Amino acid sequence: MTPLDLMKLLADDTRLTSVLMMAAGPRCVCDLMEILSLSQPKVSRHLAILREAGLVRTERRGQWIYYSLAPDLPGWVMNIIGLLADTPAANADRRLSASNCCEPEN
Amino acid sequence: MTPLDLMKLLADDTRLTSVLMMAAGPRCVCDLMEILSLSQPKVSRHLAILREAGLVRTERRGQWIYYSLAPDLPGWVMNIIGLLADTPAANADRRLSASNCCEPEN
DNA sequence: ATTGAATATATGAAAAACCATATATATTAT
DNA sequence: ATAATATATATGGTTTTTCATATATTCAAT
Repeated sequence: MTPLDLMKLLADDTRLTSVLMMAAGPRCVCDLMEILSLSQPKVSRHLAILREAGLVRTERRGQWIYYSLAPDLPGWVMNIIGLLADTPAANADRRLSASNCCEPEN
Repeated sequence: MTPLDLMKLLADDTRLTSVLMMAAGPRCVCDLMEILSLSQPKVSRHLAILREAGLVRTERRGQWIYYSLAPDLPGWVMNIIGLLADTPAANADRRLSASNCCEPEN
């Protein structure tokens, strides 16, 4: 993963917001759909891009598929995600502090 | 400047590499053209995007126009640029350690 | 000082490439 | 069968690139 790759992945609101939400824990597609008010195929498509790039990983639990940040990301990637999540704009974004609907059993 | 804005600005090789070069000091357009092996209008276009977004500023010195990072950028922006510049991929990029052609007087 | 040529940079407009979205359909689990 | 998610295709829209041209500055000659 190069800096350019990461920038491209995060240069879209759906992907960026999803990643920042995942920084606080796993999310299922239905979480993201509802909180971001987006259609299911739209969310799914962007998650697929993140997954194919290795930035997130999926885990199936029953009928739900949970997305979370990949566990083996380089330090600088995690640091950048952390900085972005700490931004004034990110803190003001209601979507990022919403609770999930699918209640992941942590 | 929101996180999304910054990601979009840096999601292009010409812009990202130019910004990382500027992190080491001011550069003129001719520096960037030569080191990146890009056409003049292409470089100029991308620099204009960075300038209009307030990420970089220009300063004329004789016939050259020097571009550098804006002096009043938010901390998180500078931190992200710093992290990106410290990346293995960035360190391996020859272009980022090239010397300038326009010999800016320090 | 003024003219003219050369260099550095910017910009308008058209063409090409790319990305995001919607709709429809498929897959997987219960 | 139903709910959750994925994928395929087509389409529309934005972004990037290129070309041609314009503006500003320097330098040399007059």
